[in-house]
Amino acid sequence: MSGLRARQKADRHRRIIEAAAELFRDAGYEGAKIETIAAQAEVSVGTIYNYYQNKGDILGAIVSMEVNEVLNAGRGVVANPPANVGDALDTLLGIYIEHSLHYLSKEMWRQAMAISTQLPDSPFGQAYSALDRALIEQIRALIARLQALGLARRDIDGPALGELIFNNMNMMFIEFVKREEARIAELRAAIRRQNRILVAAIAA
Amino acid sequence: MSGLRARQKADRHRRIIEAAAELFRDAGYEGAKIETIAAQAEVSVGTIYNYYQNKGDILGAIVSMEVNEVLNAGRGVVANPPANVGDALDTLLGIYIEHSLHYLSKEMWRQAMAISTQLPDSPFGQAYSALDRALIEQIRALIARLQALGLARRDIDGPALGELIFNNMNMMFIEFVKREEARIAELRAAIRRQNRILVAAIAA
DNA sequence: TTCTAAAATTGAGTCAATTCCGATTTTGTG
DNA sequence: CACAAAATCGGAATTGACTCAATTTTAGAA
Repeated sequence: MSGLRARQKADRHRRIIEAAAELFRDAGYEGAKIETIAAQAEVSVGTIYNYYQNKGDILGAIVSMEVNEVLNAGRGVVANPPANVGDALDTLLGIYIEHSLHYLSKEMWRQAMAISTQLPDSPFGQAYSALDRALIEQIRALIARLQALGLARRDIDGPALGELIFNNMNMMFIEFVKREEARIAELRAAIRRQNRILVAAIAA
Repeated sequence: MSGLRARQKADRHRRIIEAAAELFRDAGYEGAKIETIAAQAEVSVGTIYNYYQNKGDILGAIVSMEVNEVLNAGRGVVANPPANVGDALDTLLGIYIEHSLHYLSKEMWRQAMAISTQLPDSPFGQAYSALDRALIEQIRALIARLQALGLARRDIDGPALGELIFNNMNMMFIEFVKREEARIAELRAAIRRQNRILVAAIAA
């Protein structure tokens, strides 16, 4: 049960995702009709629904790939962080933010975020929550690393701090994707300014 | 132009909101069909769309009322804050959180948040952003007040801190409404724990 | 009171996601 | 090669939000 059939399955998954990603970008999420995605992926509408529960899950698959890339990129920073708390945070969060619009338009992010809060129990909703948790864990890992290196105070509540930093960044990012004219540089500057308060409190 | 016609208009608005609020609660947002809302409000479907651009805006009107009440309740705390930073924050944020489920179910919050990120330029999207900003301003006002009273350090970046605190609370609240089984007491405890880091850094 | 233009209401029709399902094709296996 | 299981196909049916041309109601002037 894992020869040709599995390969074709993977292939159809890929074709659907690629077609959808292109159409979401060009026509927007709402503008991309399932029928069009099916045609471009050379499968039938029914097949798409055989692979994904609903339109949102297709977007979800695309978003997941993106976030996983970001998580990967972040590993390097955690392993080898810059030698002070402020730069370390800025570098890690910078990676998250700079990568964010590589494959996904702001509109796609808006839709993805909306769906994940609208249907937290759908496959995508759960996956999205898991990704958020993974990002929080990575920030926490960075903090732990900085503490271990003697760059951050040891008596700070690391887990709480990690979540706090993530939550703030995430909310700033949400506002960022809501305003089409917002610029990445300004987003990063605003977050840096906020984190400065924390950095002052925790730098060893 | 402000006699019968205006009265009827206000009356229809009220009837639509009341019908929608009841149905949203009973049947959920998706479960409440526009047709049913129209029937219960004794107007036609077309009329509803004459009053609100889309289904989300109806929910938006209900949410706005709720948040405005919360803002009002918060004014008292800002005017007369508890005598230390930690309690002051806990009291204000506590008001926000405790009020939050008075009229709105978690599901309604999820939908409202989803819509506000999905359609940031719709009437409701804009209104929701304005409400968020108002909440941020209120937290900032509290911080300024604490600084004026000599309870918080004056050299802290108040505006950035206010936004940071709001963003963290808001994201925690989003996660809270995403999990039906999450309890308010736990939410407040988690936020208190996070804010403790900040409190330690800014208390005079 | 009567008449007219503007404002509002109406509800049948449109559109797209999603579901259904029988017919057909493809794949794994003895 | 043949058969059973698994998947695909495609198109019809359903559903519910939203639109729009026709109709009704209201304000205010004569």
